[in-house]
Amino acid sequence: MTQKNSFYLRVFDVVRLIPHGRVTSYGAIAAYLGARSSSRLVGWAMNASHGELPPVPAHRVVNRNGDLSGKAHFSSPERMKELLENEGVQVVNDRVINFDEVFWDPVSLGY
DNA sequence: TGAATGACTCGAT
DNA sequence: GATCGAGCCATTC
Repeated sequence: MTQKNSFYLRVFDVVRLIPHGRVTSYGAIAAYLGARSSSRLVGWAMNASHGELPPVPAHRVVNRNGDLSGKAHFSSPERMKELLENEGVQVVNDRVINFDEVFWDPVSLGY
């Protein structure tokens, strides 16, 4: 099964770098890894992040539209929204309304 | 080995 | 402005 030694670890690392109360997009992570075209792999990696330690804040990862696309994959769809709101991220209709303000781009920040 | 999948993104209509 | 289709890449069956 997963050889947890590849892309996944890299994705997990970046996601764990997301500051508290911030969110990022799959494309941003993929771009940071130098694989902007592999945005789908980021989502795939998230699928494998379940049960990872330390826990991967996948709830801080949303799609380009700021939509909680992965909420369905959480223990409960509401869990993702709860976690985000708990961190100060305003989520309405499963969407980050202030996405521009809480968006965290590792590439732009020079990570 | 080949084919299928996926929590995405971009471009075109 | 919204909707549809194609591309892309790593992992899995």
